[in-house]
Amino acid sequence: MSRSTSFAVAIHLLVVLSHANRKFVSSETLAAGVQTNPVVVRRVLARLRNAGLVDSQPGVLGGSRLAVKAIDISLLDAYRAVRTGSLFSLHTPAPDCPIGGRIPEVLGENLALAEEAMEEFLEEVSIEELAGEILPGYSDDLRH
Amino acid sequence: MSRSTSFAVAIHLLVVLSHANRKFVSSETLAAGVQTNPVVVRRVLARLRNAGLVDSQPGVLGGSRLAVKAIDISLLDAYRAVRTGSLFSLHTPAPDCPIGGRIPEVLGENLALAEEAMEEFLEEVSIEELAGEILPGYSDDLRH
DNA sequence: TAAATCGTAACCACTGTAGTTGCAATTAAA
DNA sequence: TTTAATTGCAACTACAGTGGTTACGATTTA
Repeated sequence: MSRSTSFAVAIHLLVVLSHANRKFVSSETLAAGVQTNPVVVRRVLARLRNAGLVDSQPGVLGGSRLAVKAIDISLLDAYRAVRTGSLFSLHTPAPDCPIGGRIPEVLGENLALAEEAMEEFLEEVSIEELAGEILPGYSDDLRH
Repeated sequence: MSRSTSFAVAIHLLVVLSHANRKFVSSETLAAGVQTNPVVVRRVLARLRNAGLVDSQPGVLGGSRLAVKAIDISLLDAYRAVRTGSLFSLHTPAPDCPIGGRIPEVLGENLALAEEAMEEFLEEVSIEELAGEILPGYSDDLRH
């Protein structure tokens, strides 16, 4: 349903950065792991930067790094940073239909609650935790 | 994110049908309320039919009706009937990268759990309940 | 000054969605 | 038996979102 992989890419980037010990990692290095184009990576990084999760620096030895400790970044933080709309899309029914007229309100409410249930789960998982599941103990220097 | 409105349309159709007392409602009538094309409605109805939630009949006086009581249809039933993939999409990272190699497994697991949390919410809301919120007491004959 | 990197705009290709038309099959009514 | 209303489904189009790519000015270090 969600055709976009930005969320998965965002998580991937954050996990990699969490292993880089605040050293700047270039978008090219990151793109190699994500297996995509550096510009695509920078687009996702831009979102994460706007959300205050990473910071970046241009120039030789430039790149991006975590702006917040991995244990303080939840999957929900990443989700909110990159999401473009709500999980479910409503249609626009006939407003003069007795049912259609109230569908957006009632259904919208219920779907928002469903989305909230999902977000509450995401909130409980941190990048640190995820990184631990992925690579226990790994902390190489990925810089250049 | 989810560009498709099929789920919302499906709910709308089920709520309308729940007010029709097992009488057949034509896709044209349904399309008027949903404010779309009858073929679009029939496409969603086809999914609901495959899931055993409605049945249809061609010919004059034909149409669709609930195959199951509204109280026995959950939003999750409708969701599963029309969904085309999982809620989140994964990317395909470099398998030789120590992190990328395990991202699909670990992240996939976590996102599946997040999706489950949402589904558990949907499971608790029935079409009957939703119809009650939308139009308490309404049960006109919508047939032709 | 040169090289590496970022941020961002611009463009292209692919894909999924909704809308639309068309038609054979089915069913009820005249 | 014929006519009309309806379904199911295939095929086509238009539109929008996504990812990939190129390009270029700005920034920073060596």
